[in-house]
Amino acid sequence: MQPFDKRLDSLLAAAAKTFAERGYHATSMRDLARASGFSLAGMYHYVESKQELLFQIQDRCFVLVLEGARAAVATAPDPESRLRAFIRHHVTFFASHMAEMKVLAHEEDELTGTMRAHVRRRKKEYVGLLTELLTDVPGEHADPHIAAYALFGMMNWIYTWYHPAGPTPPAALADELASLFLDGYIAAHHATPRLVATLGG
Amino acid sequence: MQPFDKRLDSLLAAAAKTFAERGYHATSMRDLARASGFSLAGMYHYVESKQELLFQIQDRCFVLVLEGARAAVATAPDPESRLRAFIRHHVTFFASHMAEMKVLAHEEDELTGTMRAHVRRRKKEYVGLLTELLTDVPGEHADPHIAAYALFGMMNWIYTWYHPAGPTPPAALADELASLFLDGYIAAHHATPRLVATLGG
DNA sequence: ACTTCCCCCGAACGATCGTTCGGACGGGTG
DNA sequence: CACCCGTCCGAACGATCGTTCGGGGGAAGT
Repeated sequence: MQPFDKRLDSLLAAAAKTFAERGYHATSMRDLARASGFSLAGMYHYVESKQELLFQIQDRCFVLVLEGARAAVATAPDPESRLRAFIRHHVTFFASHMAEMKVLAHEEDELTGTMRAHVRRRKKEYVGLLTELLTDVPGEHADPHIAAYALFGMMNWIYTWYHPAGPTPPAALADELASLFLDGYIAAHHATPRLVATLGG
Repeated sequence: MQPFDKRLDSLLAAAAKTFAERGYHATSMRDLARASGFSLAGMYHYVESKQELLFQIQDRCFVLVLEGARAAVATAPDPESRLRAFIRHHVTFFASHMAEMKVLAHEEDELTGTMRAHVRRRKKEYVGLLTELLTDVPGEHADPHIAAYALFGMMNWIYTWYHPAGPTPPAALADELASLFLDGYIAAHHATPRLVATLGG
């Protein structure tokens, strides 16, 4: 890897961390200079603007989740385990790239023009992948589009509360969320009591 | 209602709309003046700072959801229907107060000092209410804390994609999300095919 | 008529923003 | 040696930020 790319990577990593902590608009280029060790003007040797920093972070992160998700899904034999593999991958990837994924989820609408369109296209691809997986599951169930957004909400929301170093390791969280979505909070484990309670009410 | 409070309300409403559209930090006081019809300096007659605008929006909104949720839950006879009532209320309230709820969900960490602590307390109260409802549901199920955050994620994420005037009315969305969370995406409607597919794989 | 008080605003304040400019430094290359 | 080029930065640019200042207008009270 060329020294240029190495330096750019370290800049992007520092920027992602700072954007995640303080938010895109609340972070100044001077903050980023301080956090990255670059000088204020020095950063412009690697990037054209503050917005391009956000774009690079989001685009690179999207490429990684996308190819990771495709790889995770590829080995699964049936629709449900493909869905489970997608969820597992998304959550564990999120947990191991917290800063970048928070920036991806939380600063969605801050890009403009071509960069915005570019990231939108990637997002559409990723959402489309999940929607397909949901549609492929046999049986009559909730609207796949609503289900996809509900699932993404469940998974992406973790940046507001989850700490990978806390009591729940990422893999355990992934399994919990996968089961919660796939099996349901009540019905899967206690279908009968629920029905009784419903009929009794 | 005093004219002062009426004017303040219209300022807060315009501010909530603008914050929701452009984000808190990306919105200038001049933007708010333009959107509300006040003059730049005139707004400071009703509010001490830009941050207090955000605080008032968030605090008032939290008071409304909290008392609305308590009222919705109060009439339900059993734990599961209380939970369902909470979800229904949260989603329909969200849909009818999109701007304020987006600001509440998306600009969570922008307050500082006393205002931050104040809103945090309200949030803790609201999260605590849902956690209790989840804990009250009989049977062994997922960790209520994780389930609470997962459910909030599912519900709060709607500000990123849902349009109340679109094909899915708020009440229908509320029911879809409630069923999705309570009954599960697969197991509740198709427990057997799911088991077969899993065993077959 | 005079005072009071709330409501309101044009204009300006100092600070900070993203970005740019002109040049310094150092290691190849001729 | 001179020359170039990738790397880097101190200092400054104009713009815009949140906020404040000093005062005007108009209704109410006396």
